Amino acid sequence: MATISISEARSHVGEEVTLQGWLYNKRSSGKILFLQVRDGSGVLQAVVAEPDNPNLFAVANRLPRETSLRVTGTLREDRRAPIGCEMQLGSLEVIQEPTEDFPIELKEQTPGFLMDHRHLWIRTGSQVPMLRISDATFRAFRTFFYERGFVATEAPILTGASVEGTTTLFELDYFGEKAYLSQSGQLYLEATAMALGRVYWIGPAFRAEKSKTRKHVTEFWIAEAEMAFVDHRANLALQEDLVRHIVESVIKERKDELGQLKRDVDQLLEEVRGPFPRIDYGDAVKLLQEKGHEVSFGDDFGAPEEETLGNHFKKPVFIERFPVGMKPFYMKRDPRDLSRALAADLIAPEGYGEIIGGSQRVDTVDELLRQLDENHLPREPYEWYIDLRKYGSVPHSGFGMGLARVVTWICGAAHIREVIAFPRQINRLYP
RNA sequence: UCCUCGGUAGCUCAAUUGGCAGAGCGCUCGGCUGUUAACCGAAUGGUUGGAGGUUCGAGUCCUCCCCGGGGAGCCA
Repeated sequence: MATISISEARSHVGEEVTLQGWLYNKRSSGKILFLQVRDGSGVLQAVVAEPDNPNLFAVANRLPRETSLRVTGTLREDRRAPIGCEMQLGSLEVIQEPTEDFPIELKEQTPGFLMDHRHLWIRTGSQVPMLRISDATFRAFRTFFYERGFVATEAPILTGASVEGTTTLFELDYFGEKAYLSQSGQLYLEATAMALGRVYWIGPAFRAEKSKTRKHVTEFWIAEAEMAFVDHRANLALQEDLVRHIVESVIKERKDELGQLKRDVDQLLEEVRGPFPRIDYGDAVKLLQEKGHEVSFGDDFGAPEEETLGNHFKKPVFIERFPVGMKPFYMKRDPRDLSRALAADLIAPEGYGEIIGGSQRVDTVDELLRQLDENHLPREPYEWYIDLRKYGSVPHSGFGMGLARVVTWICGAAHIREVIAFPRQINRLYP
């Protein structure tokens, strides 16, 4: 007899199978008992009636939620079941019966309580589909680059210098020296791109910003790519292809999970259909002013501005060519207007905020030294980075994508903390 | 760091002008042969975040502190 996962149940209708999982919930009506069994791949209902098997009924009837168990029975089609089939329970083996009541209820609970029990919360409700969609998103990113001949590479997490001097970093002691947790692998990817041509990686990034919003965590996984011989416009084209690829493949692979989340998949598909608008920073400022926002040229856009832009275009939108003062030292200036950087942010629709930041990089020593000076950054920790411009420098571009932000958007989740298994927030380091 | 709203049963929330601390859910028990966060009935469950103050009397008013939610700035 086959041991299968619940996601495979549909194709085993009519067979006797064994499932291993946990008791998610239990309902009864008189002499019929319904066990909701979950195994991580889905939830399936096992049914037992008392007259058919009084002993089995009695055992099953007193099991508490989250009992780990093995159930064996015959699968049969049933239109009333959410997944189209259910199990006629034949036998049941308890692996462990919980020693205490499971604290997560299948009712509304407050975020604070749920976050305190994050290790248990992830077993319930929409958390499982969201984590599975997160998996699909990570994989779609890697597949996209693998299929295009990019080389997966690495960047260190422990660093001696910051990527952007302005952002707050987590500082730690490194054998008596100051070290920082990486906030981006970009500078190192620029080096590996000069070795390997076109590279990508997914790794953790840390920001010691005291942000407390639905879009922010202090630790998140960043997906970055860096390409030699690629300019600003080609960079944007690749980002657009990437985002479309991710959304389309996640929808294809995780249709059931998106359905469980009641995500409007048609809207999501429509959002990535056709070219993404590319709007000059200056035009974006004008558009926002017309829509009543109090922004002036040189201001960064906040969450309300990003939401307005997303609602206006109903698609991911590139804001490009920012004033150089707003952007970090490594971005190349637009040769046609040296006050602007060859950079773009990609703003997700529906108010999910910035999902990509990218640019063409400075590729000459003089330019790099000047921009380090203008940003009041010391040259010494960047000597190796400056070296990259000394030995056969080429035009190159890259970008970084916040994977959890993309997952939040795809899921239609209310908060980024829901799509990360153990999110690190300003006031949460446990569990 | 700032703004804002909160903290009452295991959970989610009520509590009139300052006047007996309550309900739903969960757990337990009972009922129901198709339940979908089942439903119906019963029982259980309290240091009202902490310290101090005002008052005959404080969950409620005052002061300070702690914790949480939402947002801003900054960013992906």
